[in-house]
Amino acid sequence: MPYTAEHKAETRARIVGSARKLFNRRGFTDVSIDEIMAHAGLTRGGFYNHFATKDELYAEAITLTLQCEKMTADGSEIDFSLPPSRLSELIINAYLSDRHFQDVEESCPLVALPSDTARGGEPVRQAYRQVLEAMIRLFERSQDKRGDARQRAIAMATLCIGGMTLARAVDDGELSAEIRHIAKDTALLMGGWNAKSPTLAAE
Amino acid sequence: MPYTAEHKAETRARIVGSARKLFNRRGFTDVSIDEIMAHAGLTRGGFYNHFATKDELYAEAITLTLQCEKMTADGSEIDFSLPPSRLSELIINAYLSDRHFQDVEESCPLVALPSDTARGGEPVRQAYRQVLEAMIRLFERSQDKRGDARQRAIAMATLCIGGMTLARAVDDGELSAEIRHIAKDTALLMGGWNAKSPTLAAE
DNA sequence: TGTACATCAGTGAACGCGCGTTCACTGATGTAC
DNA sequence: TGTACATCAGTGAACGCGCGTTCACTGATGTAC
Repeated sequence: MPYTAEHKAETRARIVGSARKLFNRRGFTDVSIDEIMAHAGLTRGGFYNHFATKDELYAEAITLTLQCEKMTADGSEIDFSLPPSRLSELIINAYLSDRHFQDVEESCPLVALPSDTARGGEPVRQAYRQVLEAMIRLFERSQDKRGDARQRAIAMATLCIGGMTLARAVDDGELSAEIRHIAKDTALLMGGWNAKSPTLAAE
Repeated sequence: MPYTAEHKAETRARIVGSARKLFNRRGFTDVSIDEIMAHAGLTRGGFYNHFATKDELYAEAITLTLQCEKMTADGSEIDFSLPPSRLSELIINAYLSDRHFQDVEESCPLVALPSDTARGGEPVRQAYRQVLEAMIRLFERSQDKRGDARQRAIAMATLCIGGMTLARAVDDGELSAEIRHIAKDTALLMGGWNAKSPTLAAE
């Protein structure tokens, strides 16, 4: 057998990685197969040795991120062996950080591709759900000693993803920072951590 | 002068209205000018009597919605002369309703086009910000007698838009409904109204 | 009131271009002997 | 260990197609007389 199975798997992974970055920046339909392959250091035709159609790539590009999200707000790696509560607090801070806001290519696809996904086929939306559920479960684990943990976890995820999505869509840097700041404080407060602006709580 | 100025303005408005519906459903780049014009009962070439380029249309399609959002959860018209608190409560319920979830064409563009907007030019993002700011101001007015009203208004808007965005992206109807339900209760609770699940509040 | 005219909203064929996909090929590689 | 071979990952020209935009035109309309 010429070329090892690993060789092919590596090339495939390189294509998906390139696609992920380009999709994050410009969405599914605006990125051509030519561009993806060139970014991966390959040419047009080889794409079809790995995927039957362009659509097949969408779901994989989203799922890939599950293995990639490991950066904190200051750029260091997140330690996933931390206790759930400390871990969730860290992730909320990282998610709504300047770093995540600016680094579109390495962005969480839940933020970069929500409306694209809503218009996509079943596999893409399934992949989106799986990534979202992983996030919710992680937050849920941090809440196990308190009242309805899942409800709070979902609200926290909505604030993280929704806050960053709005921050990215808006043309005003100040408003953008304000939204992220408030989403972060609200999510932290809701999870039982201390936020900078405790006046937020409903009175 | 052949044709009245009103005639031209009406045609233009019809084009923007068609564009808005099609954009809501399929995003900016997937919708062709041919389709927009055909939907408005016109032909290709006439487009350039009204707009210099396709991009010019994006911002207008988003801004148009400011005049269109007037439906409650049960399909009746919202009465904008209601006191701010009652009005905001009504809008939160309408925003996260089944009706708004299903009616993609008439959807709020803040939900239908966030990632498309983030990738768009300055005019689109400005229009997006203006619609968002109108929503925030409306919520803010409902909070005027209580602590930091603007912070709560932004958190409420984030829950409304973020919740609906996630609900639309996910392939599981149950999870989708759960997210909308929780986003709604959290936003209502945060604004000081009664929600169905008061256990949500941070303890 | 009736008519001739100038205007310009709307038409539809045509343009150049880049897309997703196909296909005949090439040449680097692991294996059999 | 050395070589001949079969495999198949990767190449790049070519395809049909639909896009955004242009342009010469047409014909419905408001106005001047």
